[in-house]
Amino acid sequence: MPDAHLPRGFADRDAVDVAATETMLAKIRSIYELYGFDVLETPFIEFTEALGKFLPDQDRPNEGVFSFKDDDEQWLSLRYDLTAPLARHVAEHYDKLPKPYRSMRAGWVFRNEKPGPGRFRQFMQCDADIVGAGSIAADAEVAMLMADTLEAVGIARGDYLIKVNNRKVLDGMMEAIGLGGDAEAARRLTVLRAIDKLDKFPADEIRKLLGAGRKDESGDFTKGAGLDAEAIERVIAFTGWGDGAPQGTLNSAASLENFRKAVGTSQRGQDGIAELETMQSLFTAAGYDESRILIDPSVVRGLEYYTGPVFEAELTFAVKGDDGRPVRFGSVAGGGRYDGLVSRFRGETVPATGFSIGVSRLLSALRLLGKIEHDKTPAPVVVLVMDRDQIAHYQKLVTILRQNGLRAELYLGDAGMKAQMKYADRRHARCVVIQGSDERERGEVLIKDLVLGATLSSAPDREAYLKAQAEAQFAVSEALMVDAVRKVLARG
RNA sequence: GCAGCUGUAGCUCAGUUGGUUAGAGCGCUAGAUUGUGGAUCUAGAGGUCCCCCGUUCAAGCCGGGGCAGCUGUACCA
Repeated sequence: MPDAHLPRGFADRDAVDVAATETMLAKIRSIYELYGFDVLETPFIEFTEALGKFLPDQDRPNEGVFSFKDDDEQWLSLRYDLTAPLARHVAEHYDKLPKPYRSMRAGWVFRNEKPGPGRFRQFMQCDADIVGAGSIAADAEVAMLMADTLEAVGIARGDYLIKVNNRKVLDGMMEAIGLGGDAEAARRLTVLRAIDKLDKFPADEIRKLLGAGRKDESGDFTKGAGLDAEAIERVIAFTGWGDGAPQGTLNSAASLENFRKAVGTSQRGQDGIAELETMQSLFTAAGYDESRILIDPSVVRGLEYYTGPVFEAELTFAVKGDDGRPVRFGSVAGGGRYDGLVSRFRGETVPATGFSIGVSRLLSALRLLGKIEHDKTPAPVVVLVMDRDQIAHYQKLVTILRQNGLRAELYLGDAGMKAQMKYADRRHARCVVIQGSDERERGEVLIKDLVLGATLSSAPDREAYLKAQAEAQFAVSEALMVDAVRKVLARG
C-alpha cells in the first residue's frame, strides 16, 4: 500500500488558507493596479533554456529546478520565479508592448531545495516590474510601492521597513579594498555573502567570515574570504556596524557617509551613491521617511543578476511562536534593478526594475499578527435523516433552504441520529433541522440551535434551563422553516 | 551538501542493568440514553517499537550500516 503523505516541502491548503490567500492577493492587486500595473499570467512550465538555468557544458538543467524532457528531447522546467518568465514574455512580444511596460504577476513557483520552517518547494509570489525604464525614478517608485502594499495588507506603519542598497556601491567598496577584476570574483562573492548575513550574526562573526572562516554551533566550519585585518575593518566600517554601533541604529545619511569613505575613488561606487541620493530625495518628496524606507548596507540580494539598486522588505515587529521563542521572519519581499535579464533574448540592453512578495511568508506573518480574517463562508445547516424511506422529503427540505440562499446539506452517511449530531457539530453547523414521524404528521420540523444547546448543561436553575431549551430547540411548520433557520443564524 | 540531535499507537510521550502477552494521556468507535453533539462512566478498535545486518539463551533497549524527521550551517535565481 502506498503511504498517504506528501513529499516534504509541499502542503495542502484548506478552505481557511485559500480564502486568506485570495483576500490578501486581492488587496495586493488593487494597490498594484493603482500604480498602473497590468496583470500578466504565464504558464508554470518554460523551456529550461529560457529560464536561464541550463548547464550547457553538462547538457542538463541546474539542480534546484524541477525539470523533465519533452517528447522532442528539449528540457522543460517548472518556473522558479516570476521574473525569468517576464523577461521571456517581454522579449517575445517586445514590439507589441508599451515601453516602459508595467507588469504584475501572481502565482506558484517551484524550487527543488531543502525546505524548512516557512520555506516550501512550492510557494506563491506576487511581482511588480517596470521594464524599459532606466530611470532611477522607476526604482524609487518600486520601493514606495512595496511600502504601500505592505500597509494595504494590514502591516502597520512602523511594523515594516523597506531597506535599500545599491550593487554599484558594494562593487565600488570592493574595488577600493583591492578586490576588483575578474580574478577576485570568487572572493567578492564570499564578501557579499558575509555582508548579507549582517542581520543574522553580530559583527565579530562577520569578521570571521571575511577572514579565515567560522564554525557554527554544531561544529561545522565555513571557509571565509581570507581578507587581511585592514580590509576586514574597512568592510566593517562600510557597514557602520563596528564596535559600539549596534546593528539597525544607523540612519540613511550616516550610511551614505560610510559609503563615501568606503568607495574612495571608484567611479562605479560613486555612481551608486549618486543613485541612492536621488532615490532618497524622491522618497522625501513623496513623504516616505526613514521609518518606512531606509538606506541599509546589509541588503545584498541574489548574486546573479542585480545591477543597481536592490531592496528588501523586512517585518520589524516581535512575535512569539508556539514555543514562546521570538520568530524571525526575514524578508517578506525583495527586488532590484536587473538591466541584463531581457538582453539574454535580444542583443540590446533593456533596463528593468521590480520586486517580488513572498505571499506565503507574508501570510504566515499576518496570521501571527492576528490580521487574518476568518473564513466568511458560513457553516452549513444540516438536515438530519431520521427515517430512511423519507429521504426524498428531507432532500426537498434541503433544496428549499438552498433556494433561499442558505448553505445546507443533507446528511448522507448511514449512521444513527447521535452520530449525525456529532457530524453536524464537527461541521460547526449553527443549527440542524430534524423531522421524525411525529413532526412529519403535523407538517412541522424541529430546529435545533447547536450553540445554545451546548450551553444547556450549565444553566443555573431549572427555569433558566427550560427557557434556554425552548430557545435552543423548537418546532415550526415547514412553511416557516426558512424564516426560523434565518433567525437562528442571526443569533450570531 | 556538511554537522548535531531524534525515530515506540492517529497525536504527545513513558518503557527498569537486555527478560514472558510493549504501556499511559489525548483522539477515534460504540454503549449507558426506544429520536439529540459538547461533559461523565464503561467497553472496544488501533503497533513491522523506522529498516537491514550483527552480538546474545533472550533486543524496543547493545554494536554496525542505511533511511526519515528536526535544528544549525552552506547554497538560494
